[in-house]
Amino acid sequence: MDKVYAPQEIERRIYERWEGRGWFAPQGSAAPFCIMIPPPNVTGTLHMGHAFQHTLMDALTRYHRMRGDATLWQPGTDHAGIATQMVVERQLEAEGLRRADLGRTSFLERVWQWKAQSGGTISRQMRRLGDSVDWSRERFTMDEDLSHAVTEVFVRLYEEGLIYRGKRLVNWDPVLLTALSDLEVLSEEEDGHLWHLRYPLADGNGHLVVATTRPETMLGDTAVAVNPEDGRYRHLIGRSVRLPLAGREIPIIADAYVDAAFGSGCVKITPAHDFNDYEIGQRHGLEQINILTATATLNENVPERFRGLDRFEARRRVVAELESLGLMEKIEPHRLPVPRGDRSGAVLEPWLTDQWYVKIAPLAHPAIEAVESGAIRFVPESWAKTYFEWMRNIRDWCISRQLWWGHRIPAWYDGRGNVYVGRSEAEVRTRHGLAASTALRQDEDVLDTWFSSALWPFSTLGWPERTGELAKFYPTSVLVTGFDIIFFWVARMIMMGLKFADGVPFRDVYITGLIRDHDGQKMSKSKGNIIDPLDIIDGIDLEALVAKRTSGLMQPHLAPGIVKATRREFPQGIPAFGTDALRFTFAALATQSRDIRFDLGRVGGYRNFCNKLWNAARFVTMMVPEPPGAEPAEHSVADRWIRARFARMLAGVESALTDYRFDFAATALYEFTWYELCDWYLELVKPVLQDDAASEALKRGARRTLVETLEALLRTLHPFMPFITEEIWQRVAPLAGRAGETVMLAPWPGAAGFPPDSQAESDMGWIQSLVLAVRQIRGEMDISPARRLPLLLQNASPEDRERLARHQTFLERLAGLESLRVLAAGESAPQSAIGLVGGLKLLVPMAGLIDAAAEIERLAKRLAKTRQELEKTRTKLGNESFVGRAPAEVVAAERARAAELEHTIASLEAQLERVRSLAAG
RNA sequence: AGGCGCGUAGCUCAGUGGUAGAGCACUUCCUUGACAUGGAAGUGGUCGGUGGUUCGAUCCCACUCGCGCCUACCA
Repeated sequence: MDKVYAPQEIERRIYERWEGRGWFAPQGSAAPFCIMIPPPNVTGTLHMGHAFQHTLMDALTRYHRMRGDATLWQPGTDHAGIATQMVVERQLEAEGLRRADLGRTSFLERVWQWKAQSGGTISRQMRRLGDSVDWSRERFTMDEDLSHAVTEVFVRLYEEGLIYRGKRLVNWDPVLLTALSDLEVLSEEEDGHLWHLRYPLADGNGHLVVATTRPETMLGDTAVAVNPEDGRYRHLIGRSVRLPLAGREIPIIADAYVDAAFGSGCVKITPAHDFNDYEIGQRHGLEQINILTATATLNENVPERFRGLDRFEARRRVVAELESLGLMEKIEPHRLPVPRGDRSGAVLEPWLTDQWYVKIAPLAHPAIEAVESGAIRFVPESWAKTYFEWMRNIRDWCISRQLWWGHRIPAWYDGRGNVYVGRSEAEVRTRHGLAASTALRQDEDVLDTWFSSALWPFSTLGWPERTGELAKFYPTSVLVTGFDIIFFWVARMIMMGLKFADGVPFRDVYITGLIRDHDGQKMSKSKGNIIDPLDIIDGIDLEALVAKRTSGLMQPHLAPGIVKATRREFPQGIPAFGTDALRFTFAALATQSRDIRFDLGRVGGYRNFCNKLWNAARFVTMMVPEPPGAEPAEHSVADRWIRARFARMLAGVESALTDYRFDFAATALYEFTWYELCDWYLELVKPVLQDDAASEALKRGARRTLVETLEALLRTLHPFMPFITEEIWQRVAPLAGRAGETVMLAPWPGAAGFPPDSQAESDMGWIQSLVLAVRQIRGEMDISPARRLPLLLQNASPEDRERLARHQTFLERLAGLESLRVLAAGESAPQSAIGLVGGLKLLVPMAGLIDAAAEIERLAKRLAKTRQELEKTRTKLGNESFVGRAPAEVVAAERARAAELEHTIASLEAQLERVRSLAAG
């Protein structure tokens, strides 16, 4: 084996073998375990958040596969209606074409072409991450069978009256020319103005003042509202004002919605262009006057001179005219939330159009109950609150989009305005007895992408067919995703699953934190702080990284800042860390926190961990070049100890995984591997294997323990670090007598061979204490590790003597001793540095080694520390309430502690005195 | 406005009603036959603040300060 672990060489080769052998597909008839991948957007690439979630999903998948479950991790992508259409339209634009020039059919061909060409990016990334998904079952939301499921669900919901078509206000994107759902609206505060307009009373007796942030909409006003309790205006209710510019007479109405304390207390009502006004309009039977076209220019319902103007130009003209008429009371600066489309960034308009909606309340109720009853469990559970909060205030879902790319709405219209919904035009004709001569036209619109995503857990398994996969894997075991799509996706899957697949789509919802950059900022293209997970795996130089971050920016003016920040944060670019180091980092970072700052330093630490493991294996294969053989073996205390420690670690990893505490699992593995196996056990086998006097049986015991423990450790690490464990396992498994072609299909380790052994653990604890005490003296006295030390033991108990007899070799080797001897009772000790292990005193003679002054300083420091601790303990024991009320065992422990501290202090004091007197003499 | 979360070592974060932990960084020593992507020893924290419950609070409760996120119709 090479001296340094080199991930680049092995990862691709290993993955190709796994995939080529078909090992990712579910096997056997055992208990099913299934995870549905949250389908990434087919236009996109995997970002750090994906890599994070994929690591956790893969760890769970590999863990369950090794436990023998029939394990399916289902991959796929969604068609991302708007995003994909935008990408292809931009491509056309470069050719000087628009989508209308091609027509619907050719345009869709172009989209499929584009998908064939660039849709592979994500799957390439997934392969590099080691994702053990069943590629043979990869799905795309626009696949024929998934589309079939979409149609089926639409038709059934329609037939039940849970889908309806209606003309109402929607969030309209005047750039993309489509409706959006509430969730696709991003509202942020921006600077604007509050214009106070004077509306003259129709009878000529003065005016009212209304305040508005969007003065151009006044052309569509159909009322002015006041609060019914507002004494200032009560006498005006029922009268009317003359709407300036438009010249219409509109009523003054009373509605409790109006806040008398805000502005003038009068509100202009524009039912066709404001969601609140729409509702007020409904309540009062007001006319709805739509003044905008689809592109947000003014239409024929406004006075001639305003027609055709863009909305913002219209605003300037309206304001100017009102000012010149003396109808502008005042203009104030004002911050207000401005709704923008999440894709286009355009300011959205509430606009009256015909759209399709899902009536959501009847679906929401059972979905709420599923979480309340525990049929679905959120982890961490506090996310259930967020879910409830949204579900209880949910509104009908606008599912139609004015796009070409997506699932076309299965509705047909005849010439008389009748609408027919069905699985196909043929079905519609048959069911409604429509003659072939009756012309039918299919609805032009497509469905929201999330509509098909909501069906993902069962559409990918073949629904509506009652397939074997559906029966076996539904409901799935766990959904792993980020909190940002609880509403978009999680809630909708629950609703649809309960409605159509006879039950919840998953048992657990594990909500991961959000990966942020080193400064806690959300990673985004526009901020220029994204990192491609593959660049951590393969490394990237600074210039390439800068180029990557600044190319294709929506706002090119941000580039200089991005360049600067990137050069500051990654002056050397990013080194190659390999997949396993990145994955282990993600696991270690997977705490219950909802924000996770990504720290490259951590990846470096775990890259080192990979190297540590690699070198441990290198050592093992050097020590055990061939199988140790089945002849009788004897196990040393170290052998028994490491086996017992392995069992504890294994149990810790298992319970951590049950609780989705990947951070605990990672810590348990890390600490066992580094601090127990490498720091202690590998050192402990050296004196055995390198000692000619040691028995063959003892050596065989050590060799077996080495290979068996390492082999089992590799299996335990495999879900987190699949590549390095496979590479090493191929060499080590035969030595440990374990057959099998791959670690990924090897059984998860069990207790056999790793029995608990508290005797070995306490003996090892004693050995470690002695070694540490000597090392402490060595370290604090700056004695070279190369220098062998003589060690004398004083005040040894019978147990100490007994242990010493059994473990002397270990002590000599690990503490770097030249000699080790127990002082006889009454035998005087030479001038020494002292270490204490319980009552046992460790003496390192100072002659020629240790400066008395240094030892005095060391002892004094230790004494001060111990006295401080004793002081605290005494205070506690001096408190009558503590002694009287605390549990007896707590008090007893405190007393024992005090006694031990006192003893330590006495020893230290005596020693200090001795060294001092000698130094003086 | 409502909801949720966070504040622990220089940095990034675990954690527990009973002696505060890790990684990185830092200091000193060491190239000893697995590993310098290493080994050994060490420095470093009034656990945001105040009050309460308790024998005992970093942990539970109340208030408070600071920060963040999500929902929402104040024109």
